[in-house]
Amino acid sequence: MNLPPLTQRFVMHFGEMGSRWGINRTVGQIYALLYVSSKPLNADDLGEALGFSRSNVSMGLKELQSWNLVKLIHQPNDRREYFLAPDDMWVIFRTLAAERRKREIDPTLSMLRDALMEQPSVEADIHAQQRMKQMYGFIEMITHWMDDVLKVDSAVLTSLMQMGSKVQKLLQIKDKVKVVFSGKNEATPPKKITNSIPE
Amino acid sequence: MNLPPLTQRFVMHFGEMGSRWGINRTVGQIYALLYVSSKPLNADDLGEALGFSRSNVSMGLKELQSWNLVKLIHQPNDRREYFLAPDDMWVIFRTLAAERRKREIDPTLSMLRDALMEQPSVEADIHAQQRMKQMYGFIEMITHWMDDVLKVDSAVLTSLMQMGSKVQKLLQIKDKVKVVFSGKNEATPPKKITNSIPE
DNA sequence: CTGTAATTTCAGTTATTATTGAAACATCAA
DNA sequence: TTGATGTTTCAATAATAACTGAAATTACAG
Repeated sequence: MNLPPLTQRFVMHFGEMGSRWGINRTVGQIYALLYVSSKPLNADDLGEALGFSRSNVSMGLKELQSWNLVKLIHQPNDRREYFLAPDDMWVIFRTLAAERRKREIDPTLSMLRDALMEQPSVEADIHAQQRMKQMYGFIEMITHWMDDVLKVDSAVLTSLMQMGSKVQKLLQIKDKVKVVFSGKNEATPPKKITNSIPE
Repeated sequence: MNLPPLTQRFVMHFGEMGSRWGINRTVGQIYALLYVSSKPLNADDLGEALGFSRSNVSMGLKELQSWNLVKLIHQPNDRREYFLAPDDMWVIFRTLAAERRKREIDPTLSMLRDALMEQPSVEADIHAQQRMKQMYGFIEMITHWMDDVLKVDSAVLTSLMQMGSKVQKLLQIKDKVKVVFSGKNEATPPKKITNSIPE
């Protein structure tokens, strides 16, 4: 591997970090390198820069593509495939969240749903089913909320995040507060907004 | 393994799911079983129920303890150690988030901070540093926000989540909205609340 | 078509991680 | 103390996952 110092540290870090995730070193390093690179890279670039075999890079890229984490592009007069990572972290985050949801949350919800349909046959399973019900409700709640958060676009994100802590305070005093409209041509009628703070 | 049907499905699922995480089958299954169990279990119970060797269970429990995911308790007149999973999913979620943050986010932030202090020596590193700066800012924002969300207690959670989607709408119309107090003995003075919606 | 460049697949190998049994260690009642 | 019970450690082994090079496949210019 022959990379400039800062890039190298970054790449190494994500290689190691990968294993704490389900992701392997190769994939972590490839993605890290694509992320910091100022130009699209092809499989040979990656293999050479990181010291991986061509086939290993190919598999890593395939994996990244299955996660929708890289974009494949072509250069004029060049048959090779070049890869690019999105430059907006919020986009990356969203993609990751969506994929993890599909691979981890959805199957779990589906398993839980099935289990909740069954009639428990023994005492232990009655309790277990109760716990599964709680888990199901929790995951549903979190994912729906996450869906909402992920809909937000990059620009709105910052204010939304900064609001985070304050939302709680806002909620705590909600019954002492009346929301009043002073604007003229608001898109959403007042009633709806008032309802958006649940009782 | 000799478990009632629903429990078994649940346990198996988390065993397999575990490997998509960084967690291994043993740990996943142990935790799943503790979660659905109506009473605390000791290492022998777990080993027998799941068909793992005693030492394997011991290691799994050690792992779970290092994640603060289980509580160790003692029964009267019994020297053995019993384990229990919290019954509140929100507590579990918070614990997981806190640990992952410590193990994954913090080291990454620290690596990025270091890299941002350096003077890039080549063109490529100048760009790379720029990207790292963006990543750093993003992670900081997300984690601070997450901190705030995680502070919320279980009871408030539901309303907060339901609000989720609406928060965005609320934000979009924030400059058309005036927050007015109708309560009498509010703990927080009006000014503060108005400030809680950032410009 | 044909030949070449690019990419993917895959069987074999290497490296890593999980699991076990035996032994060491710890705890505590008598 | 001692011995019985419970827990952890650790070296050896088993199981998984990562990685490679060679061969197969694909894409496309001429």
